[in-house]
Amino acid sequence: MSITIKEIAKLAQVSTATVSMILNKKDQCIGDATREKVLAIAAEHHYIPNNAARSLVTRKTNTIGLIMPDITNPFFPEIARGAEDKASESRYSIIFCNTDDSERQEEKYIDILTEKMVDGIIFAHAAESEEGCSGLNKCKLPVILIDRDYNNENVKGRVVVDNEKGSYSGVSHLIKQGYRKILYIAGAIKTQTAKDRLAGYRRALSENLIDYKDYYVKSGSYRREWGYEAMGQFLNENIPFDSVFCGNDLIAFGAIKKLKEAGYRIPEDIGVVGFDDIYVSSMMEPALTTVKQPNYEMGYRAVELLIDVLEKKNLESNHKIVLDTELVVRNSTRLLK
Amino acid sequence: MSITIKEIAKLAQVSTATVSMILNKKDQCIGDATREKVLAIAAEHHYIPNNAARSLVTRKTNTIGLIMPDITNPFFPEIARGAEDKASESRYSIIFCNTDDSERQEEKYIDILTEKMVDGIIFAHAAESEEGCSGLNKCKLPVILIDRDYNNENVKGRVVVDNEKGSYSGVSHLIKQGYRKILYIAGAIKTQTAKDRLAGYRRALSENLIDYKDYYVKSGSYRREWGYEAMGQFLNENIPFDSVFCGNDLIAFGAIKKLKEAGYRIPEDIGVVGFDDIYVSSMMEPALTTVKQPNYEMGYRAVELLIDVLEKKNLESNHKIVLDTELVVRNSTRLLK
DNA sequence: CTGAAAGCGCTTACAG
DNA sequence: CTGAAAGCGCTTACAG
Repeated sequence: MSITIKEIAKLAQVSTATVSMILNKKDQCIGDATREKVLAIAAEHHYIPNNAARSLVTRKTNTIGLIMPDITNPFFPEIARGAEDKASESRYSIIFCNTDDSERQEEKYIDILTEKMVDGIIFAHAAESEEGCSGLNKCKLPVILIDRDYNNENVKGRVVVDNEKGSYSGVSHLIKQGYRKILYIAGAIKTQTAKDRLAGYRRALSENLIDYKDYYVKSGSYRREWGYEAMGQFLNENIPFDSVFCGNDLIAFGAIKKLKEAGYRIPEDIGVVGFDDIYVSSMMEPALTTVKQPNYEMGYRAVELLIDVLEKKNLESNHKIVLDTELVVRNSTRLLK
Repeated sequence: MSITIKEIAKLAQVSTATVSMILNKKDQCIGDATREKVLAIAAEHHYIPNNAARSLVTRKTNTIGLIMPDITNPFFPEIARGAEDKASESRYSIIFCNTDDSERQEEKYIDILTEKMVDGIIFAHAAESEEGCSGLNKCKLPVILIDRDYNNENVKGRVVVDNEKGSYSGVSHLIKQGYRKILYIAGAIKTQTAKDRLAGYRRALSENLIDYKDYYVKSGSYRREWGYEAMGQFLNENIPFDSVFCGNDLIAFGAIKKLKEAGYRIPEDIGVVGFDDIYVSSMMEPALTTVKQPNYEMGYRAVELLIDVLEKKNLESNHKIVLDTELVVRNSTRLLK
């Protein structure tokens, strides 16, 4: 146990109110002599404030909850790091929670974070469904949504990625390189994210006067296995193609695996573009061009926005920050036609 | 704001003490009628306890700090997940902190966690040096060290990996496959981890009557660039070899890159074994056999041990848990000689 | 079996 | 410029 404010007050022969004010820098109106004496005593005894006591009266904990599906999914560490960096800069801490996409877990963590009196929550609701998140509806805390947009009245802000534009830029890149028959292996299809990415794909095609064909598109899940399987289906169906746009990098890895097994070279024979740019992309598949999601920034900006909402007491806020993707072109040895 | 204990007491016409006891299940001696009435009211008003108030008197927050170098380093998410899973099972939360191997950051976070009154700290001090961690010396909180062993009186336990045995098993595997001239590209050399891994390498050699040669071993850092560079040096020096044991997987990736550039096939020509088994190993380099560190388990066991220390008030504890590695053999197509 | 009371360490009007 | 006092919501001896 560290020394308390009361003990400092006794040593300095002042009241606890004075000590409190000095320690909190609300001391415009306090004599220099008093201030110095108090500060000296606090330093000497290595005073550490008791946040529980402070929180009890201020109703602030300087703690933020970060709810996400799974930190071991390589998609999330960057977000977590961005969030923690901004939090730490602003003297907040982050409590992190893994939900494994389970609504029950989400609810449970929202309850726990409420008990812990966190000041707000950064929430990555990554379930495939667009239905309501029941936990969110009950939640009394300010929430910033990340990555996936979602309608809910408790949400005070969102930080998302411009999926339509990202997808557009990836597909346009393929077209500029001379590819024309571009398959699309999507992950989910019902979510807004998936719809936006598909829209970008279509816009790139149409602006380049390429017809959109239904049978060039397959949707499944954001997993490597799906990329592998979907690619296999396309090959079986003998659909002519010269390139593949994938809903995320994992799908791309699966597709590339299948393509390589079938004897294709990447990208000399077949151009492949993924989405997300998870950590392994550059190490694992130097041929994979990727539409990179700014995940670090997403975490960072989300915390920034939350703190803004908290400190301005701007509880009616409903900001939406849309981040741009970046096209990371790797080893595209194919020449322009 | 949720309802308070006082309001429940008023509604139920009992004292707050009674309500508190019932809610905390310290109610062996309380009448069923009273209990049911209180519980019903609490449920009806969706009572959520205020942890700050509780912590103030119990001096417990049910929160644990996790200090590690960097969650975006693929080594750490598994640890973090294991820790969070165990914490969550036992109704604890985890505050996570990234230090970037900086002692200043470590100290800063220890101070913050002390203010936040976490019950204890899981600490991955990953600096290369074996010198003191000044933050740890000042720290008043119980600390469990993970991954790297380290002497300090505030440490109440450690969860580490049997590096000597792991290294021994990896090198033995190479020998069993018929390789005899085994290079060793180490990361750091001064740390205990590095020394243990070297010791395991030597023991495997000696048990198989293979001479240890100084010039077969190079040490640098745990980075891909170092693996690439060291492999280049070995090639330049024209040292005869048939396999490489690497201090970690990243080094192995670098070494493999150089080997492939030099025209070798893995593992047909050259056997390579890494250490750690970071996430990408299996996806990226299917030829890479790895001594896998049980990182998830490390996080899990560390929190388990910490909670044990906390709840048994066993503050004199100095447990050391040594986890075994697991050899993950991938695509070892080389035949036994 | 239950209640009255003290107290955890702090902040915040308010009075002077 | 500073102090006395109330109170945040809870738990814990203690008394009955």
